[in-house]
Amino acid sequence: MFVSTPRTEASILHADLDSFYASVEQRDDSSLRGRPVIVGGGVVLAASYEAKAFGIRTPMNGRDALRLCPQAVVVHPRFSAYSDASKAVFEIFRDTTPLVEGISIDEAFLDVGGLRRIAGPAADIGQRLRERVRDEVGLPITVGIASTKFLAKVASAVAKPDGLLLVPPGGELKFLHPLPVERLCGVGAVTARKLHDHGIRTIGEMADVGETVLVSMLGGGAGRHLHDLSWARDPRPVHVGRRRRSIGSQRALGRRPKSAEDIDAIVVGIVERLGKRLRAAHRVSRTVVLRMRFDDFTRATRSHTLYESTARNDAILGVARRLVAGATPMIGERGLTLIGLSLTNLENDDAVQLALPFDADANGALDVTIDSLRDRFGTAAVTRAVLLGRDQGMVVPMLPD
DNA sequence: TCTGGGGTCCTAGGACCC
DNA sequence: TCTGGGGTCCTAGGACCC
Repeated sequence: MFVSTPRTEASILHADLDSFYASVEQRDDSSLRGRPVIVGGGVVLAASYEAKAFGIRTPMNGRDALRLCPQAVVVHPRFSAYSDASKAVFEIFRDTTPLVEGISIDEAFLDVGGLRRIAGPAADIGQRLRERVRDEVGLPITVGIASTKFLAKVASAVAKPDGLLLVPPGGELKFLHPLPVERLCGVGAVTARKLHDHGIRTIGEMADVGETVLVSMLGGGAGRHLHDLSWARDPRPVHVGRRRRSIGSQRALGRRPKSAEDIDAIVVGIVERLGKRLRAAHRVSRTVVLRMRFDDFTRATRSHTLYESTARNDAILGVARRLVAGATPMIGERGLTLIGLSLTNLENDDAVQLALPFDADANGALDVTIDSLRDRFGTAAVTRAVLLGRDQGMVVPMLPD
């Protein structure tokens, strides 16, 4: 018999690898263990806990980091090693429960509700998970456990490093309200400053001011969301099988002025990289976004949406070049320091739908035929065509499936 | 001391449709 | 000729996350 889990049970785990990149480096090079390690070069991508003790944080400038801790060891990132370690850890996650929602390369939510009979209480499951990641992959990981996703995430942040913390059902507000507002997911520098300006520093104070005041300060969406979180209300379930919604790549250019040829060469390189990733993922994109950052750190985007989804480099490059050309006056005025492309409106490449405009002549004959579609896309590619009458809204199948 | 490279989600206005 | 509510899509910007 299936018994649904009561919502009051603490059955959501947030598992978060500690200083992930730096921990992989310390795992693979014993001479780095116990020492302050910085992964990155110009910018700190990750810092070991020994380095964090000196105040080093991501994404701090590398020179500043070394000023704080001159004896730190700087290691170049090895992204393939991190990707392999992540896959091994996620296998342990999925061996623990099928309900795994990956958040990033180093963290995930796990729903272990319903596993109590076969696997014991959530705290035991979390402890065994930590031991397995330590023994089988060689990495420290922190687990937060609570009745909701965001509380589990707050719990893991509080328990770091290499810890486990369970927020007992009924004890949510006692745990949450003394914490600073910055602990809430969704409160960054801008929102924190607005809250501070109103004398709000703890989550409890945020809860007390009420939804109306938060909405007036932060806008409808953010205000209501954060008010709910401050009262430990978070109905979002653990979501398995989320798909990526965009693929992007960008390059920082430094402050030296770039010629139009330099910029074009960089755009060509980015398009090649993105096209490869898109095709490897069997996705096609319909919208190309040009991202720019300028000397004064302002940003701008320009985008264009195609009629047909594509994974072809030449189609993407054509759009990208037009977007760059349109932005050239802005680039000239403000000095470009970063350029990137993002591909969104992604679809599977095996289920592309095309909308083609067509006309009928005086006799009612269409200027598009099945043969013309098959000539254009290949016989195997065209599996179904429908005729959409613009006014009638009628749908007439022209080809059987 | 000017700050990487990936992402997510939300808001808001305008065009356009019924 | 002007008016209305409701919807979708596109574009641009912004906040935030790891």
